[in-house]
Amino acid sequence: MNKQSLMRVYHKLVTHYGHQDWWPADTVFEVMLGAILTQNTNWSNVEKALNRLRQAHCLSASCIDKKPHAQLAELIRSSGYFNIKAKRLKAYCHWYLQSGELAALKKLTTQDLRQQLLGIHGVGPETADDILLYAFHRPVFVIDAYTRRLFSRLGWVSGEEPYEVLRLECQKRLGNDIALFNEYHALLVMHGKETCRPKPRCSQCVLTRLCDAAEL
DNA sequence: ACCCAGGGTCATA
DNA sequence: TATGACCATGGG
Repeated sequence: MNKQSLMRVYHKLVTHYGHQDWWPADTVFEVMLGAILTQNTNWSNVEKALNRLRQAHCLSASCIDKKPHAQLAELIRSSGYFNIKAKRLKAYCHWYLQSGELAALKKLTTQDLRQQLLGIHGVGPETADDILLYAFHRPVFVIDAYTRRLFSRLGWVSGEEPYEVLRLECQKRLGNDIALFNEYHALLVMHGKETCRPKPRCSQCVLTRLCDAAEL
């Protein structure tokens, strides 16, 4: 993995999929909820859950914090793991409120904010980085299953590296380019969604076509 | 009917 | 520290 290859793949993806301009949400707070709801779950299922929260006028931290567990779980049912995610949303909102919400959180350094996020029950490295990048616009490169899969299929990494190793390797090579990180992760998700199931490397998939074209 | 999805936590060894 | 079990809906 080097900067040239990273950028070459990036340009191939942009050319193919166009600019993504993530995260798909109306507000910063919805980005945060979506980051938790989408854990190991299809985005379309998350949208349904967000819409139900909207209908219930419960897209605020205070409402989620107060809402009884069973009711909250029912509202987010479609996102899967609804009991666990109801607890996670509550934990997040509780932290969010007692931290002073956006105004106070914005003042924290990226490192401090990251540590705080990781301290919330149910927020792991990827969820934290989604929130950091797409809600707080901080320069962190998000690593997800698609990223591991693509980069390992390209022969850049084994795919077994710890999260932090991959994240820092990417950041070291790409600098602190927030707009690039935003686009790159979004494109990797678009690409991963469309093609390339975990087991086989399908011959028709976009990756193969891109790689062949890019001589990777 | 099977496979998987924009993960994370917890219990074991 | 390193695996494995578990969580659960909805689309392909």
